Amino acid sequence: MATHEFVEMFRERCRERGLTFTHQRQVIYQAVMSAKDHPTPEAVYEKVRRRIPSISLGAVYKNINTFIVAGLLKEVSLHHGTLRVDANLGAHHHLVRNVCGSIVDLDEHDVEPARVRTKLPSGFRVERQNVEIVGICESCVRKQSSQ
Amino acid sequence: MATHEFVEMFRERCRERGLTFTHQRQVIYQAVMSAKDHPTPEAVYEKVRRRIPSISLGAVYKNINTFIVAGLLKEVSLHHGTLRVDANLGAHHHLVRNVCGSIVDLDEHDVEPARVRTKLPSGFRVERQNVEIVGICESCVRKQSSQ
DNA sequence: CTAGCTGCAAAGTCTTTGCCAGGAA
DNA sequence: TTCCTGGCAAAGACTTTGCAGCTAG
Repeated sequence: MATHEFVEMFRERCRERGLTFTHQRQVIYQAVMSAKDHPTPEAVYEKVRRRIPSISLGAVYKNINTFIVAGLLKEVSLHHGTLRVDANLGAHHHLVRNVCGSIVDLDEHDVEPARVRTKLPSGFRVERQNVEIVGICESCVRKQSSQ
Repeated sequence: MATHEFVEMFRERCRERGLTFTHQRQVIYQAVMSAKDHPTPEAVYEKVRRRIPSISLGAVYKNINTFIVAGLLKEVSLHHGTLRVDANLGAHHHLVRNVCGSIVDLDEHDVEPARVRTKLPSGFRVERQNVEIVGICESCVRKQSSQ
């Protein structure tokens, strides 16, 4: 995509969601979009700094959060804020409640594993797979609808 | 399991791994084992404090880390330390490299989703599923074997 | 007795917040 | 002009570290 096209597309997405278009936002968004991996805010900051040396890390955080709230970006992990400890050493999967944050186990035998139909990067050795079934529990549904 | 049995089992696990058995460790381990969800260090601390009021949060952190290194406990998320941003809004899955931490996308169509064969908690509404294929990449294998 | 652990407090990350000057609409 | 944003610095949350006294083996 040409730079001009990208800028216009971003301008349109900002308009749709009522966000002010700024140069900083455009560069931050492009930095995330062009990353193959899923960068940390620090990595985004380093990338943006090459084009806007005066950018602050705080602005990167603020805008990443703004974009997440606006639905322009997502977080990879639902529970990155704090360590979660697991005493279940066997293979198992997780049922994650995306509102209250509670995580409970699903036994390995209750989940038929996902199958990958594509070729993985050469030399990649699969050790295991984690499946997260993400949703909302009954009591959170009630709380939301009673608001 | 009776308390006495549990203590002996834990004492044995400590012996196997060369860890000193202490009352604090035993209570911390039991607090995690008995939790249905996957508690945060803070939650473990609160639980342990009911039995050992003098326990410090630092001791809880130190021991959780000791247990993880010893293989007695695991972390739920491989990337909880910092936010990871995802610009791919469509359904997709992740290939996670557990040594270097890099995360790349797997297209939704390249993964046949997992299927849950058990009954989920009543009223739980599934929104999506995340599949993480976890392993080690070629360059990390080389680095490890050259050490 | 010795090594290793505990509690305490200080320090270190990662992230958010408050403020004011400056830019977008 | 009016509102919102950006940069800066301080504060806040989560976690680790250093140390002196105490406990397990």
